[in-house]
Amino acid sequence: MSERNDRKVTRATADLVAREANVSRIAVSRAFNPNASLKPEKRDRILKIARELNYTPDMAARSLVTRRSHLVGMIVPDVCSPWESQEIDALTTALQAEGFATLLFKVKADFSMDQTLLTYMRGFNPDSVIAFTENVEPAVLSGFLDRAVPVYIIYDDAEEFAAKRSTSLYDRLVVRQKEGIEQAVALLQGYGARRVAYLGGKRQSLANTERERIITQVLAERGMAPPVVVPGDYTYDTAYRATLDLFRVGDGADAIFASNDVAAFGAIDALRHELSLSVPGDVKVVGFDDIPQSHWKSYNLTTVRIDLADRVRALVRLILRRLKTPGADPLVETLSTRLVVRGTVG
Amino acid sequence: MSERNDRKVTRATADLVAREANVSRIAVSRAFNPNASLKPEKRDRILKIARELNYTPDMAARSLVTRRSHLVGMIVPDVCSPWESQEIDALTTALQAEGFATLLFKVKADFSMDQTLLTYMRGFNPDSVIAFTENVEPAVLSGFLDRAVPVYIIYDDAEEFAAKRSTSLYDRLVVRQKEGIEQAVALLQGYGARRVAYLGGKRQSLANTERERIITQVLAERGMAPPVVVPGDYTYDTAYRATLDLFRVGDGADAIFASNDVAAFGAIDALRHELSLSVPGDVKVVGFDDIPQSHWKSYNLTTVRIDLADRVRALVRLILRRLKTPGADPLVETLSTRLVVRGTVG
DNA sequence: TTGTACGCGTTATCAT
DNA sequence: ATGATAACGCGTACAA
Repeated sequence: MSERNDRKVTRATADLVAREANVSRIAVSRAFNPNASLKPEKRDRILKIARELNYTPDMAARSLVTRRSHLVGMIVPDVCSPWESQEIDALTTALQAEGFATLLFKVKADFSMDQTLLTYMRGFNPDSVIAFTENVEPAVLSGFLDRAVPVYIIYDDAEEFAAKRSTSLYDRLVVRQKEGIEQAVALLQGYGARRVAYLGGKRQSLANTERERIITQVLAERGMAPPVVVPGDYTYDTAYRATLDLFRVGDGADAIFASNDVAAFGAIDALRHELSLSVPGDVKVVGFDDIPQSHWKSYNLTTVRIDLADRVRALVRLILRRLKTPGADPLVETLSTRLVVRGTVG
Repeated sequence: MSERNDRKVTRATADLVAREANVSRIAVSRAFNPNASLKPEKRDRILKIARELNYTPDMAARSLVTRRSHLVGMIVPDVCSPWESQEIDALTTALQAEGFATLLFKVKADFSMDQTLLTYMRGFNPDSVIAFTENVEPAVLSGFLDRAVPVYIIYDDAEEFAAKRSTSLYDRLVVRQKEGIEQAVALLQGYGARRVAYLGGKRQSLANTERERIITQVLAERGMAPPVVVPGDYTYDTAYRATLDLFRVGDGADAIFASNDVAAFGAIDALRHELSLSVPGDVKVVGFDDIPQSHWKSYNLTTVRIDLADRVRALVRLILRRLKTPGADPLVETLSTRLVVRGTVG
């Protein structure tokens, strides 16, 4: 009964390898744990036989006793948005190299992070969780995910924000957007822009509200009028229509600061292909993120760059550190931004 | 000792819930299994207390006994390519609705699907595996993944192909590319194209070789010259450079059939912004996939569409069926393609 | 409907 | 360096 079962393919277990190699089951376990002490020659023999039998330790069984699932949960609203897909790609690569697998969860696009999902997710016991959606209360998330390390990506004014959301107890990544925004506004001003519009992203997005706040602040500091704020949602289509509205119903603008690159593309296409305006001749456009598409010749977008590699490195650093020393004090990683000048301003 | 441990947060277990609700641990288990028989009122009380205690059944422990991990592995070379990120998004959404979580694994871009990854992956015991990389031998994959259901996406001439790769033992999805390609070639011919170039994708990609083969075949059937084949790799930058080569070093073409939409964008930008040729005036361009970017006004690409929703539905169907009836005969799902006419031909 | 006993595959503990 | 034993948290057969 326990010797043979009728499943088509019977998965090799440590016991099978042990029997085949004439060692104890424990020795097999140790062979797969580099730290365990085992006579090298014995380990080699075991690993060889394991390979022949196509044996791999079962992570589920292992996690049951080690309390480490080697799973990292990622919560995303849209896998197919260029920025996020890039980030998922880079994170998955980096984590895979460290022995962690990516567990992907999708939340509804309206950012309603329902408890259902978190409960569901918790069943998998991820060692860590990366939340891209910035509108989750730390308390909610950490309450649900015992073993997990919530990592929050917040923007500027980190300390003030942390205090407000009582998030200072958690590891977090701070993106200093102001630097890049200042450079962008300076460039726009230098080329004579007077009436700047801000093409917003999703209302609930923290990145968006912070971008709007900082742009307003920087414009004021430079003696310029406050931005005309046009609502959007980070998508091409919405940006396209919003730009048409701005110029047909509204009073237009001589510069558009978009909340991300994709929205900038929508604005550019509306200006050029429907409003017959020239970019940057009639209207200057600046984006945010610097996704690969931004250097495509049809757009050649001037944009505020967030360095993806740096960002991913910082995140992985936070995760690994928290995993190694669970009791350590919360750590803050900081990331700066800078303007990448291409052809849509000037 | 087993009553209290010193971990900061102690995960609620079925035992704890049972104690709190004054029921047996088994009752808790049953409360979470809809099929199990349990007095409704009792179940409700248990579920309520479970919610209060923030309890979720541990999937790892559960999978150990049920032999179902509720994990679906996805193997991708590039998360950030538009088509794949779309597909990952849709699949994750669909699978999540069915109670499965997506486990993401990245393979090297050169398609070298190394056994290391598969071994690593097998440790997680995914219930099913979707391989986007089309160059994995079924035998290799199935040998490594006992519990998994390899799903292969192959193109046209399914039976011939199946026989050649001895893949007929597995579930598979067949994409009939010929229909869309025929429509595209007819359109090109109708608008006077005579010299058609095929801008290739990754050499190892099965989709690519099949596309080239079918285009050649269709051109012949319509009495047109064979295509000028230009090597590429599905990326914008390579397509851009390849197009420059084609017109500066080579003899040019009056129509370019790109292996995917992104490559088509690269070709269009090279033609318009560097070679000062008009699209579609001087050169007509057709893509493949119909990603969201294809309707962006700057490109407005005529392209062969593969319906993503249909494709994902078919894949999920295959997976769920195989999970429910492991012994069932291999099933073939078929998908057709059609031309979406926009502004780059004619 | 409910409870008992056991096993899933692995590692930790404590021996030797 | 190695081996025996006891967990880890859960589902299932079986009995009640």
